Amino acid sequence: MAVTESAINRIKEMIVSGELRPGDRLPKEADLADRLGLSRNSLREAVSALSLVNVLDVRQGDGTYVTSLEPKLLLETLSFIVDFHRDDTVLHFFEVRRILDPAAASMAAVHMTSDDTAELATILAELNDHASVESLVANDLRFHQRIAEGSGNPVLASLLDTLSAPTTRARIWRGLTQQGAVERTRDQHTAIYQAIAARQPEVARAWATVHIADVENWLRTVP
Amino acid sequence: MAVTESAINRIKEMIVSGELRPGDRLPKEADLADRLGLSRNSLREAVSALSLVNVLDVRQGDGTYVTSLEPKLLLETLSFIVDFHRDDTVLHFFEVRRILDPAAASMAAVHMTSDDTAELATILAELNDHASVESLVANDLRFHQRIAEGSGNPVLASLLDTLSAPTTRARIWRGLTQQGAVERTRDQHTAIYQAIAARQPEVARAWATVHIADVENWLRTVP
DNA sequence: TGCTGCGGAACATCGGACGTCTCGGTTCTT
DNA sequence: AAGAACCGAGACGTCCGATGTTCCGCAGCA
Repeated sequence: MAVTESAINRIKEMIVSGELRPGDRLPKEADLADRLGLSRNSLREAVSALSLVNVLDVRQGDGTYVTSLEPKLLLETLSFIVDFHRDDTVLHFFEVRRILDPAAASMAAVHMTSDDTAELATILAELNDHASVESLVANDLRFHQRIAEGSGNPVLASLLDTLSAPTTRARIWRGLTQQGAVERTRDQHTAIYQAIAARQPEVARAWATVHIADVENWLRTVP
Repeated sequence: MAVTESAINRIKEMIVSGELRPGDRLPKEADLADRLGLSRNSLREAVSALSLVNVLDVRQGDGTYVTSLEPKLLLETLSFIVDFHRDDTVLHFFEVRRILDPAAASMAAVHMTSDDTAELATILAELNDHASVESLVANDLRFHQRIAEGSGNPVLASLLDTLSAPTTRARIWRGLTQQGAVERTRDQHTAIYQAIAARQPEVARAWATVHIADVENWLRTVP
Protein backbone atom coordinates (compact mmCIF):
# COMPACT_ATOMS: atom_id res chain seq x y z
CA MET A 1 0.00 0.00 0.00
CA ALA A 2 1.12 3.52 -0.63
CA VAL A 3 2.98 5.20 2.19
CA THR A 4 0.66 8.18 2.33
CA GLU A 5 -2.46 6.06 2.27
CA SER A 6 -1.01 3.90 4.98
CA ALA A 7 -0.28 6.97 7.06
CA ILE A 8 -3.90 8.07 6.77
CA ASN A 9 -5.04 4.75 8.11
CA ARG A 10 -2.41 4.71 10.84
CA ILE A 11 -3.54 8.10 12.10
CA LYS A 12 -7.16 7.08 11.77
CA GLU A 13 -6.39 3.99 13.78
CA MET A 14 -4.69 6.02 16.47
CA ILE A 15 -7.85 8.05 16.84
CA VAL A 16 -10.37 5.25 16.64
CA SER A 17 -8.41 3.17 19.13
CA GLY A 18 -8.44 6.02 21.61
CA GLU A 19 -4.71 6.60 21.60
CA LEU A 20 -5.50 10.07 20.31
CA ARG A 21 -8.60 11.67 21.73
CA PRO A 22 -10.61 14.68 20.58
CA GLY A 23 -8.66 17.84 21.28
CA ASP A 24 -5.37 16.01 21.63
CA ARG A 25 -2.32 17.38 19.98
CA LEU A 26 -0.35 15.26 17.57
CA PRO A 27 3.42 14.93 17.78
CA LYS A 28 5.07 17.52 15.60
CA GLU A 29 5.27 16.65 11.94
CA ALA A 30 8.94 15.71 12.01
CA ASP A 31 8.51 13.39 14.98
CA LEU A 32 5.34 11.77 13.72
CA ALA A 33 6.85 11.27 10.29
CA ASP A 34 9.82 9.64 11.88
CA ARG A 35 7.65 7.44 14.05
CA LEU A 36 5.53 6.29 11.14
CA GLY A 37 8.61 5.75 9.06
CA LEU A 38 8.01 8.20 6.25
CA SER A 39 9.09 11.61 5.13
CA ARG A 40 7.54 14.79 6.36
CA ASN A 41 6.23 15.54 2.89
CA SER A 42 4.31 12.30 2.64
CA LEU A 43 2.99 12.74 6.13
CA ARG A 44 1.75 16.18 5.23
CA GLU A 45 -0.25 14.70 2.37
CA ALA A 46 -1.98 12.42 4.84
CA VAL A 47 -2.58 15.21 7.33
CA SER A 48 -3.88 17.42 4.56
CA ALA A 49 -6.42 14.79 3.56
CA LEU A 50 -7.59 14.22 7.12
CA SER A 51 -7.81 17.95 7.55
CA LEU A 52 -10.15 18.25 4.58
CA VAL A 53 -12.62 15.92 6.24
CA ASN A 54 -12.34 17.84 9.52
CA VAL A 55 -10.71 15.08 11.46
CA LEU A 56 -7.53 17.03 12.08
CA ASP A 57 -7.09 20.72 12.65
CA VAL A 58 -3.69 22.12 11.77
CA ARG A 59 -2.72 25.50 13.15
CA GLN A 60 0.36 27.10 11.73
CA GLY A 61 2.86 28.05 14.37
CA ASP A 62 1.08 25.97 16.95
CA GLY A 63 0.53 22.34 16.11
CA THR A 64 -1.88 19.77 14.75
CA TYR A 65 -4.87 18.74 16.83
CA VAL A 66 -7.62 16.18 16.68
CA THR A 67 -10.92 17.98 16.26
CA SER A 68 -13.90 17.44 18.52
CA LEU A 69 -15.05 14.73 16.09
CA GLU A 70 -18.63 15.77 16.63
CA PRO A 71 -21.12 14.53 14.04
CA LYS A 72 -21.91 18.10 13.11
CA LEU A 73 -18.31 18.82 12.26
CA LEU A 74 -17.57 15.62 10.40
CA LEU A 75 -20.79 15.64 8.42
CA GLU A 76 -19.97 19.14 7.24
CA THR A 77 -17.68 17.56 4.70
CA LEU A 78 -20.80 16.06 3.21
CA SER A 79 -21.65 19.45 1.81
CA PHE A 80 -18.28 19.50 0.09
CA ILE A 81 -19.26 16.24 -1.55
CA VAL A 82 -22.76 17.38 -2.42
CA ASP A 83 -21.29 20.33 -4.28
CA PHE A 84 -19.93 17.99 -6.91
CA HIS A 85 -23.32 16.73 -7.95
CA ARG A 86 -25.01 18.19 -10.93
CA ASP A 87 -28.61 19.14 -11.35
CA ASP A 88 -29.75 15.67 -12.29
CA THR A 89 -28.92 14.30 -8.86
CA VAL A 90 -30.12 17.30 -6.91
CA LEU A 91 -33.61 15.86 -7.03
CA HIS A 92 -32.40 12.64 -5.50
CA PHE A 93 -30.85 14.55 -2.63
CA PHE A 94 -34.02 16.51 -2.25
CA GLU A 95 -36.05 13.34 -2.17
CA VAL A 96 -34.02 12.16 0.80
CA ARG A 97 -34.67 15.45 2.47
CA ARG A 98 -38.36 14.90 1.89
CA ILE A 99 -38.04 11.73 3.91
CA LEU A 100 -35.97 13.18 6.74
CA ASP A 101 -37.53 16.60 7.20
CA PRO A 102 -41.03 15.42 8.15
CA ALA A 103 -39.49 12.92 10.55
CA ALA A 104 -37.47 15.70 12.15
CA ALA A 105 -40.54 17.89 12.47
CA SER A 106 -42.41 15.09 14.12
CA MET A 107 -39.59 14.44 16.57
CA ALA A 108 -39.25 18.15 17.25
CA ALA A 109 -42.92 18.31 18.23
CA VAL A 110 -42.09 15.87 20.98
CA HIS A 111 -38.68 17.06 22.09
CA MET A 112 -38.64 20.83 21.78
CA THR A 113 -38.99 22.87 24.93
CA SER A 114 -41.30 25.87 25.00
CA ASP A 115 -38.21 28.05 24.88
CA ASP A 116 -37.25 26.31 21.68
CA THR A 117 -40.63 26.82 20.08
CA ALA A 118 -40.59 30.45 21.14
CA GLU A 119 -37.36 30.82 19.24
CA LEU A 120 -39.03 29.31 16.19
CA ALA A 121 -41.74 31.91 16.46
CA THR A 122 -39.12 34.63 16.62
CA ILE A 123 -37.50 33.41 13.45
CA LEU A 124 -40.86 33.44 11.70
CA ALA A 125 -41.60 36.94 12.92
CA GLU A 126 -38.28 38.32 11.75
CA LEU A 127 -39.37 38.20 8.15
CA ASN A 128 -40.95 41.35 6.85
CA ASP A 129 -42.90 41.66 3.65
CA HIS A 130 -40.15 42.99 1.48
CA ALA A 131 -37.28 40.77 2.40
CA SER A 132 -34.52 40.18 -0.13
CA VAL A 133 -33.90 36.76 -1.57
CA GLU A 134 -30.78 36.52 0.55
CA SER A 135 -32.61 37.11 3.78
CA LEU A 136 -35.36 34.73 2.73
CA VAL A 137 -32.78 32.03 2.19
CA ALA A 138 -31.08 32.75 5.49
CA ASN A 139 -34.36 32.75 7.35
CA ASP A 140 -35.55 29.56 5.70
CA LEU A 141 -32.27 27.92 6.56
CA ARG A 142 -32.46 28.90 10.21
CA PHE A 143 -36.07 27.80 10.52
CA HIS A 144 -35.37 24.33 9.24
CA GLN A 145 -32.13 24.10 11.18
CA ARG A 146 -33.91 24.90 14.41
CA ILE A 147 -36.43 22.17 13.81
CA ALA A 148 -33.73 19.69 12.87
CA GLU A 149 -31.85 20.48 16.06
CA GLY A 150 -35.10 20.17 17.94
CA SER A 151 -35.32 16.56 16.85
CA GLY A 152 -32.71 15.81 19.48
CA ASN A 153 -30.59 13.88 17.01
CA PRO A 154 -27.41 15.69 16.00
CA VAL A 155 -26.72 13.29 13.14
CA LEU A 156 -30.13 13.92 11.66
CA ALA A 157 -29.69 17.65 12.11
CA SER A 158 -26.32 17.70 10.35
CA LEU A 159 -27.54 15.55 7.51
CA LEU A 160 -30.47 17.83 6.88
CA ASP A 161 -28.25 20.84 7.14
CA THR A 162 -25.96 19.73 4.35
CA LEU A 163 -28.39 17.83 2.19
CA SER A 164 -29.88 20.86 0.61
CA ALA A 165 -26.93 22.90 -0.54
CA PRO A 166 -27.17 26.65 -0.16
CA THR A 167 -26.92 27.10 -3.90
CA THR A 168 -29.99 24.98 -4.43
CA ARG A 169 -31.81 26.81 -1.70
CA ALA A 170 -30.97 30.11 -3.32
CA ARG A 171 -32.25 28.93 -6.66
CA ILE A 172 -35.46 27.76 -5.11
CA TRP A 173 -36.15 31.00 -3.32
CA ARG A 174 -35.36 33.02 -6.36
CA GLY A 175 -37.95 31.01 -8.21
CA LEU A 176 -40.49 31.30 -5.43
CA THR A 177 -40.05 35.04 -5.35
CA GLN A 178 -40.49 35.34 -9.05
CA GLN A 179 -43.77 33.51 -9.08
CA GLY A 180 -45.07 35.16 -5.96
CA ALA A 181 -45.15 31.97 -3.91
CA VAL A 182 -43.35 33.44 -0.94
CA GLU A 183 -46.59 33.96 0.95
CA ARG A 184 -47.65 30.35 0.62
CA THR A 185 -44.27 29.13 1.79
CA ARG A 186 -44.50 31.38 4.81
CA ASP A 187 -47.93 30.04 5.61
CA GLN A 188 -46.58 26.52 5.49
CA HIS A 189 -43.74 27.45 7.83
CA THR A 190 -46.25 28.93 10.21
CA ALA A 191 -48.36 25.80 10.09
CA ILE A 192 -45.35 23.63 10.86
CA TYR A 193 -44.46 25.85 13.77
CA GLN A 194 -47.96 25.79 15.18
CA ALA A 195 -48.13 22.03 15.03
CA ILE A 196 -44.81 21.73 16.83
CA ALA A 197 -45.80 24.29 19.46
CA ALA A 198 -49.08 22.42 19.97
CA ARG A 199 -47.11 19.18 20.39
CA GLN A 200 -48.83 17.45 17.52
CA PRO A 201 -46.17 15.27 15.90
CA GLU A 202 -48.40 13.84 13.21
CA VAL A 203 -49.68 17.23 12.17
CA ALA A 204 -46.15 18.59 12.12
CA ARG A 205 -45.06 15.67 9.99
CA ALA A 206 -47.92 16.23 7.58
CA TRP A 207 -47.27 19.93 7.16
CA ALA A 208 -43.57 19.34 6.71
CA THR A 209 -44.34 16.76 4.04
CA VAL A 210 -46.68 19.13 2.28
CA HIS A 211 -44.10 21.89 2.45
CA ILE A 212 -41.20 19.90 1.09
CA ALA A 213 -43.29 18.18 -1.56
CA ASP A 214 -44.48 21.56 -2.70
CA VAL A 215 -40.94 22.77 -3.23
CA GLU A 216 -39.92 19.48 -4.78
CA ASN A 217 -42.73 19.70 -7.30
CA TRP A 218 -41.66 23.17 -8.20
CA LEU A 219 -38.09 21.92 -8.65
CA ARG A 220 -39.32 19.25 -11.06
CA THR A 221 -40.98 21.83 -13.25
CA VAL A 222 -37.79 23.84 -13.58
CA PRO A 223 -35.01 21.73 -15.03
CA MET B 1 -5.86 31.57 2.23
CA ALA B 2 -3.40 28.74 2.36
CA VAL B 3 -1.95 27.69 -0.97
CA THR B 4 -2.96 24.07 -0.62
CA GLU B 5 -6.47 24.90 0.48
CA SER B 6 -6.77 27.29 -2.41
CA ALA B 7 -5.60 24.60 -4.79
CA ILE B 8 -8.30 22.26 -3.52
CA ASN B 9 -10.93 24.85 -4.29
CA ARG B 10 -9.42 25.69 -7.66
CA ILE B 11 -9.54 22.06 -8.71
CA LYS B 12 -13.01 21.70 -7.29
CA GLU B 13 -14.07 24.74 -9.26
CA MET B 14 -12.62 23.32 -12.45
CA ILE B 15 -14.77 20.25 -11.97
CA VAL B 16 -17.97 21.96 -10.88
CA SER B 17 -17.72 24.46 -13.72
CA GLY B 18 -17.45 21.65 -16.23
CA GLU B 19 -13.92 22.47 -17.34
CA LEU B 20 -12.99 19.03 -16.07
CA ARG B 21 -15.58 16.34 -16.60
CA PRO B 22 -15.92 12.87 -15.09
CA GLY B 23 -13.25 10.61 -16.51
CA ASP B 24 -11.10 13.47 -17.71
CA ARG B 25 -7.40 13.40 -17.12
CA LEU B 26 -5.74 16.24 -15.29
CA PRO B 27 -2.60 17.92 -16.58
CA LYS B 28 0.45 16.25 -15.14
CA GLU B 29 1.38 17.37 -11.65
CA ALA B 30 4.26 19.56 -12.72
CA ASP B 31 2.17 21.40 -15.30
CA LEU B 32 -0.86 21.83 -13.09
CA ALA B 33 1.31 23.03 -10.22
CA ASP B 34 2.88 25.56 -12.52
CA ARG B 35 -0.48 26.68 -13.83
CA LEU B 36 -1.91 27.12 -10.36
CA GLY B 37 1.24 28.88 -9.24
CA LEU B 38 2.44 26.54 -6.52
CA SER B 39 4.98 23.84 -5.98
CA ARG B 40 4.39 20.26 -6.88
CA ASN B 41 4.58 19.31 -3.21
CA SER B 42 1.75 21.60 -2.25
CA LEU B 43 -0.32 20.51 -5.21
CA ARG B 44 0.12 16.91 -4.20
CA GLU B 45 -1.35 17.70 -0.79
CA ALA B 46 -4.44 19.03 -2.50
CA VAL B 47 -4.68 16.09 -4.85
CA SER B 48 -4.22 13.72 -1.96
CA ALA B 49 -7.12 15.31 -0.11
CA LEU B 50 -9.41 15.18 -3.13
CA SER B 51 -8.38 11.63 -3.67
CA LEU B 52 -9.44 10.67 -0.16
CA VAL B 53 -12.97 11.81 -0.88
CA ASN B 54 -13.01 9.94 -4.20
CA VAL B 55 -13.15 13.01 -6.37
CA LEU B 56 -9.82 12.30 -8.03
CA ASP B 57 -8.25 9.00 -8.91
CA VAL B 58 -4.46 8.98 -9.15
CA ARG B 59 -2.78 6.11 -10.93
CA GLN B 60 0.93 5.84 -10.57
CA GLY B 61 2.73 5.71 -13.86
CA ASP B 62 -0.37 6.83 -15.71
CA GLY B 63 -1.96 10.04 -14.58
CA THR B 64 -4.62 11.65 -12.40
CA TYR B 65 -8.25 11.40 -13.44
CA VAL B 66 -11.57 12.80 -12.34
CA THR B 67 -13.72 9.94 -11.06
CA SER B 68 -17.23 9.24 -12.28
CA LEU B 69 -18.49 11.49 -9.46
CA GLU B 70 -21.45 9.19 -8.97
CA PRO B 71 -23.32 9.60 -5.68
CA LYS B 72 -22.46 6.04 -4.76
CA LEU B 73 -18.78 6.72 -5.09
CA LEU B 74 -18.70 10.07 -3.35
CA LEU B 75 -20.94 9.00 -0.51
CA GLU B 76 -18.62 6.09 0.18
CA THR B 77 -16.37 8.52 1.97
CA LEU B 78 -19.20 8.91 4.43
CA SER B 79 -18.34 5.53 5.85
CA PHE B 80 -14.82 6.80 6.47
CA ILE B 81 -16.36 9.57 8.49
CA VAL B 82 -18.78 7.32 10.31
CA ASP B 83 -15.88 5.20 11.47
CA PHE B 84 -14.71 8.02 13.71
CA HIS B 85 -17.85 8.04 15.78
CA ARG B 86 -17.89 6.22 19.04
CA ASP B 87 -20.62 4.09 20.48
CA ASP B 88 -22.55 6.97 21.93
CA THR B 89 -23.39 8.35 18.51
CA VAL B 90 -23.97 5.01 16.85
CA LEU B 91 -27.53 5.12 18.11
CA HIS B 92 -28.07 8.47 16.46
CA PHE B 93 -26.90 7.07 13.17
CA PHE B 94 -29.12 4.11 13.65
CA GLU B 95 -32.07 6.34 14.36
CA VAL B 96 -31.58 7.99 10.99
CA ARG B 97 -31.51 4.59 9.41
CA ARG B 98 -34.78 3.83 11.11
CA ILE B 99 -36.24 6.79 9.27
CA LEU B 100 -34.74 6.00 5.87
CA ASP B 101 -35.06 2.24 5.72
CA PRO B 102 -38.86 2.06 5.95
CA ALA B 103 -39.12 4.79 3.33
CA ALA B 104 -36.82 2.82 1.05
CA ALA B 105 -38.87 -0.35 1.57
CA SER B 106 -42.00 1.53 0.70
CA MET B 107 -40.48 2.98 -2.43
CA ALA B 108 -39.07 -0.40 -3.40
CA ALA B 109 -42.56 -1.91 -3.23
CA VAL B 110 -43.53 0.52 -5.95
CA HIS B 111 -40.43 0.55 -8.11
CA MET B 112 -38.96 -2.93 -8.04
CA THR B 113 -39.51 -5.18 -11.06
CA SER B 114 -40.49 -8.78 -10.57
CA ASP B 115 -36.97 -9.72 -11.51
CA ASP B 116 -35.76 -7.57 -8.68
CA THR B 117 -38.09 -9.15 -6.14
CA ALA B 118 -37.09 -12.59 -7.38
CA GLU B 119 -33.52 -11.68 -6.57
CA LEU B 120 -34.60 -10.68 -3.09
CA ALA B 121 -36.18 -14.09 -2.66
CA THR B 122 -32.95 -15.71 -3.76
CA ILE B 123 -30.98 -13.81 -1.18
CA LEU B 124 -33.40 -14.92 1.51
CA ALA B 125 -33.17 -18.52 0.38
CA GLU B 126 -29.40 -18.56 0.41
CA LEU B 127 -29.31 -18.63 4.15
CA ASN B 128 -29.21 -22.06 5.71
CA ASP B 129 -29.86 -22.83 9.34
CA HIS B 130 -26.29 -22.99 10.51
CA ALA B 131 -24.82 -19.95 8.86
CA SER B 132 -21.82 -18.28 10.44
CA VAL B 133 -22.04 -14.79 11.84
CA GLU B 134 -20.00 -13.57 8.88
CA SER B 135 -22.39 -14.98 6.33
CA LEU B 136 -25.35 -13.66 8.30
CA VAL B 137 -23.87 -10.18 8.18
CA ALA B 138 -23.10 -10.45 4.47
CA ASN B 139 -26.58 -11.72 3.71
CA ASP B 140 -28.27 -9.07 5.82
CA LEU B 141 -26.21 -6.42 4.08
CA ARG B 142 -27.14 -7.63 0.62
CA PHE B 143 -30.80 -7.89 1.49
CA HIS B 144 -31.03 -4.32 2.70
CA GLN B 145 -28.83 -3.07 -0.13
CA ARG B 146 -31.09 -4.64 -2.70
CA ILE B 147 -34.12 -2.95 -1.21
CA ALA B 148 -32.32 0.37 -1.00
CA GLU B 149 -31.34 0.13 -4.65
CA GLY B 150 -34.91 -0.83 -5.42
CA SER B 151 -36.05 2.52 -4.12
CA GLY B 152 -34.82 3.99 -7.37
CA ASN B 153 -32.88 6.68 -5.55
CA PRO B 154 -29.11 6.16 -5.67
CA VAL B 155 -28.48 8.81 -3.03
CA LEU B 156 -30.82 7.10 -0.62
CA ALA B 157 -29.23 3.75 -1.39
CA SER B 158 -25.72 5.00 -0.77
CA LEU B 159 -26.68 6.75 2.44
CA LEU B 160 -28.28 3.62 3.81
CA ASP B 161 -25.32 1.59 2.73
CA THR B 162 -22.85 3.58 4.74
CA LEU B 163 -25.01 4.61 7.64
CA SER B 164 -24.79 1.35 9.42
CA ALA B 165 -21.11 0.59 9.51
CA PRO B 166 -20.10 -3.02 9.00
CA THR B 167 -18.59 -3.13 12.46
CA THR B 168 -21.90 -2.22 14.02
CA ARG B 169 -23.67 -4.75 11.89
CA ALA B 170 -21.26 -7.42 12.96
CA ARG B 171 -21.79 -6.58 16.61
CA ILE B 172 -25.53 -6.73 16.18
CA TRP B 173 -25.52 -10.09 14.50
CA ARG B 174 -23.17 -11.53 17.05
CA GLY B 175 -25.62 -10.46 19.69
CA LEU B 176 -28.61 -11.79 17.80
CA THR B 177 -26.93 -15.12 17.37
CA GLN B 178 -26.09 -15.36 21.02
CA GLN B 179 -29.63 -14.81 22.13
CA GLY B 180 -31.15 -16.98 19.46
CA ALA B 181 -32.98 -14.16 17.76
CA VAL B 182 -31.77 -15.06 14.30
CA GLU B 183 -35.03 -16.79 13.46
CA ARG B 184 -37.14 -13.79 14.30
CA THR B 185 -34.94 -11.51 12.23
CA ARG B 186 -35.26 -13.87 9.31
CA ASP B 187 -39.02 -13.90 9.65
CA GLN B 188 -39.04 -10.13 9.54
CA HIS B 189 -36.90 -10.12 6.42
CA THR B 190 -39.31 -12.53 4.83
CA ALA B 191 -42.27 -10.35 5.76
CA ILE B 192 -40.60 -7.31 4.23
CA TYR B 193 -39.90 -9.23 1.07
CA GLN B 194 -43.44 -10.51 0.79
CA ALA B 195 -44.90 -7.03 1.20
CA ILE B 196 -42.61 -5.70 -1.52
CA ALA B 197 -43.37 -8.59 -3.84
CA ALA B 198 -47.08 -8.02 -3.23
CA ARG B 199 -46.62 -4.33 -4.04
CA GLN B 200 -47.89 -3.15 -0.70
CA PRO B 201 -45.81 -0.08 0.15
CA GLU B 202 -47.47 0.62 3.47
CA VAL B 203 -47.09 -2.93 4.65
CA ALA B 204 -43.47 -2.97 3.55
CA ARG B 205 -42.90 0.28 5.41
CA ALA B 206 -44.49 -1.10 8.54
CA TRP B 207 -42.48 -4.31 8.54
CA ALA B 208 -39.28 -2.42 7.87
CA THR B 209 -40.05 -0.12 10.78
CA VAL B 210 -40.75 -3.07 13.04
CA HIS B 211 -37.55 -4.74 11.95
CA ILE B 212 -35.28 -1.78 12.46
CA ALA B 213 -36.92 -0.75 15.70
CA ASP B 214 -36.44 -4.26 16.97
CA VAL B 215 -32.72 -4.12 16.33
CA GLU B 216 -32.50 -0.59 17.68
CA ASN B 217 -34.15 -1.64 20.92
CA TRP B 218 -31.69 -4.46 21.26
CA LEU B 219 -28.86 -2.00 20.66
CA ARG B 220 -30.14 0.22 23.46
CA THR B 221 -30.01 -2.64 25.93
CA VAL B 222 -26.36 -3.34 25.14
CA PRO B 223 -24.27 -0.26 25.78
C1' DT C 1 -0.78 45.32 36.60
C1' DG C 2 -0.68 45.46 31.88
C1' DC C 3 1.57 46.17 27.59
C1' DT C 4 5.43 45.42 24.31
C1' DG C 5 8.93 43.00 22.10
C1' DC C 6 11.69 39.02 21.30
C1' DG C 7 12.90 34.26 20.35
C1' DG C 8 11.87 29.48 19.96
C1' DA C 9 8.75 26.05 18.09
C1' DA C 10 5.81 24.35 14.60
C1' DC C 11 3.60 24.52 10.36
C1' DA C 12 3.89 26.34 5.08
C1' DT C 13 6.13 26.25 0.93
C1' DC C 14 9.53 25.41 -2.24
C1' DG C 15 12.99 23.18 -5.59
C1' DG C 16 15.29 19.35 -6.95
C1' DA C 17 16.67 14.48 -7.06
C1' DC C 18 15.70 9.79 -7.47
C1' DG C 19 12.63 5.57 -7.24
C1' DT C 20 8.70 3.00 -9.10
C1' DC C 21 5.08 1.95 -12.00
C1' DT C 22 2.31 1.97 -16.45
C1' DC C 23 1.72 2.10 -21.09
C1' DG C 24 2.76 1.48 -25.77
C1' DG C 25 5.89 0.60 -29.36
C1' DT C 26 9.75 -2.44 -30.78
C1' DT C 27 12.00 -6.63 -31.34
C1' DC C 28 12.57 -11.40 -31.08
C1' DT C 29 10.67 -16.00 -31.36
C1' DT C 30 7.83 -19.59 -33.26
C1' DA D 1 2.37 -13.31 -39.56
C1' DA D 2 1.02 -13.81 -34.72
C1' DG D 3 2.29 -13.66 -30.20
C1' DA D 4 5.41 -13.03 -26.42
C1' DA D 5 9.15 -10.63 -24.30
C1' DC D 6 11.61 -6.30 -23.93
C1' DC D 7 12.46 -1.61 -23.19
C1' DG D 8 12.23 3.28 -22.76
C1' DA D 9 9.54 7.53 -22.10
C1' DG D 10 6.33 9.60 -19.16
C1' DA D 11 3.87 10.19 -14.83
C1' DC D 12 3.17 9.53 -10.08
C1' DG D 13 5.66 8.28 -5.31
C1' DT D 14 8.98 9.49 -1.95
C1' DC D 15 12.49 11.84 0.18
C1' DC D 16 15.75 15.62 1.60
C1' DG D 17 17.14 20.12 2.99
C1' DA D 18 16.34 25.01 3.14
C1' DT D 19 13.71 29.04 3.97
C1' DG D 20 9.38 31.68 5.01
C1' DT D 21 5.23 32.56 8.29
C1' DT D 22 2.75 32.33 12.22
C1' DC D 23 1.77 31.47 17.00
C1' DC D 24 2.81 31.15 21.85
C1' DG D 25 4.97 32.22 26.04
C1' DC D 26 8.25 34.73 28.59
C1' DA D 27 11.02 38.58 29.79
C1' DG D 28 11.35 43.34 30.34
C1' DC D 29 9.47 47.82 30.88
C1' DA D 30 6.22 51.49 32.19
